[in-house]
Amino acid sequence: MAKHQQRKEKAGVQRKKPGRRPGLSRNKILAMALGIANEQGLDALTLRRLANQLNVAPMAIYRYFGNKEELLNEMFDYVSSLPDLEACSSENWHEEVCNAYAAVRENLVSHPGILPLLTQRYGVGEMTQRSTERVLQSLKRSGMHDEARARTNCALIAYTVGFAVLQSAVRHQQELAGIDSDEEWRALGAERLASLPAEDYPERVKLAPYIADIVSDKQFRFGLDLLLKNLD
Amino acid sequence: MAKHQQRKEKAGVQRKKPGRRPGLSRNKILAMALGIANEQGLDALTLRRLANQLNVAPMAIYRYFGNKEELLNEMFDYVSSLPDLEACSSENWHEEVCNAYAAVRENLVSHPGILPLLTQRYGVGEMTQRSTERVLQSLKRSGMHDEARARTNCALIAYTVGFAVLQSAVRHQQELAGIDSDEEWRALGAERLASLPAEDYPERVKLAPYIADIVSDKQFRFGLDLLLKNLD
DNA sequence: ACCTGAACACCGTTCAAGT
DNA sequence: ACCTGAACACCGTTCAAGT
Repeated sequence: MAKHQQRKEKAGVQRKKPGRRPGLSRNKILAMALGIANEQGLDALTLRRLANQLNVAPMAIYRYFGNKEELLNEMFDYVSSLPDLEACSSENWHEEVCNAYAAVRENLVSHPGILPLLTQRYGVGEMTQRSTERVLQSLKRSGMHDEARARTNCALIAYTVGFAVLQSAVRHQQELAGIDSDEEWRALGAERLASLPAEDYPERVKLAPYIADIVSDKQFRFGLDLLLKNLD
Repeated sequence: MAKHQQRKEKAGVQRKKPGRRPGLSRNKILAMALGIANEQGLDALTLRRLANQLNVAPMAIYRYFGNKEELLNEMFDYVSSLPDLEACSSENWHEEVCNAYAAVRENLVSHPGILPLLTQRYGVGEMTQRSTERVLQSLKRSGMHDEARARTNCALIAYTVGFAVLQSAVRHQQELAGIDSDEEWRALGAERLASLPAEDYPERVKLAPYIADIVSDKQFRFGLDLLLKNLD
């Protein structure tokens, strides 16, 4: 015994069978995969790199996931299940719906790695199953008729997904440019817009500061309010 | 001469210098790359496969694009420049804006291959430069004040992008399921929703047919109208 | 100027072993 | 049951040649 005693232990919790090496698990693999995808992008998520980070041979992963596709599906479903819409309650239904989609958006942008998966996977998982049910019930309090309620919610989903995609893209460009501060980035964008030829782009020049604010919290809320305004 | 005479000629147009082999060109590569990405998905777009389809060695492509990233950027910019917003004019500004975003959406969903690129690239290209200017001018006719006009347009962009992403995902799932007809797919979705446990998902069960209509033209227009309704 | 071919370090995945 | 190692067909890209 005491073979690999030097290996640093991450707090001596959770060993199922004493005396045995911790080994792998679906959760450990999933967590590491999400970490790589979110920090270095989905393209950087490689079974070989993943295995390397887990101190394991590449093939070990196949004991837990049939193939990479299955791992990606699991990642997508897991992230989709994260937003806690119970915590979004409010006496005001309008506020409750806004809170819910704010939570969904925050969840998406804080997991940029899985965003590309959105173009191929449609969430029967959780985000549009349990959550949608909850939001539809919030919307019921608005007194809207059935079809309008359902369609308004679908529009909210599209808007939120699109906003997250744009936000993720902007952030990526911002990182490429090496700019840390969001305000600085916004100011640069506004400047660039304002210095366009005014005869070709009069509107973009005039509205530069607002257009440059495209992925702020304020802008997100503005869109949500538009989609819900006709019910007030 | 007459070396490869058997090679089928695609109508004898466009040879620049007679007697010389057509050779490659940025446009030829771009067109083939877009074809592969849209028909088989972005993951299937491989420099080696692309070169193979062009009857050329993989390295030939590097004479025209510095690397794959540059090719992808070019593809993105090209597709972004496609929608013809001039053709969307209408005496009614509301109709004009709807036409414009309908064109943008149609363009996106008919180029599903470049959708994943949206999560990393932010269109300074054309879609949100020349087009945005035009739409902002249409919105000016609504009499809205500056900030509201700019923010409404940003919301329209997010909505349209998100809708295209959802539509592409749904189509992908539909293809996986091997179902050709959109109506059949919608009916299946509605059935699946309606057969959920009514005590857990009362709203989803009741609103099943509308929820299943999430990526139709009608639903898209519904969302556009919501975003523009407060101006009527 | 335009294209090729061999080579390198990577990738997902199969198969046959190890303990 | 759980993990490894070698091998295969692929990938993007570099470098040195060919015409």
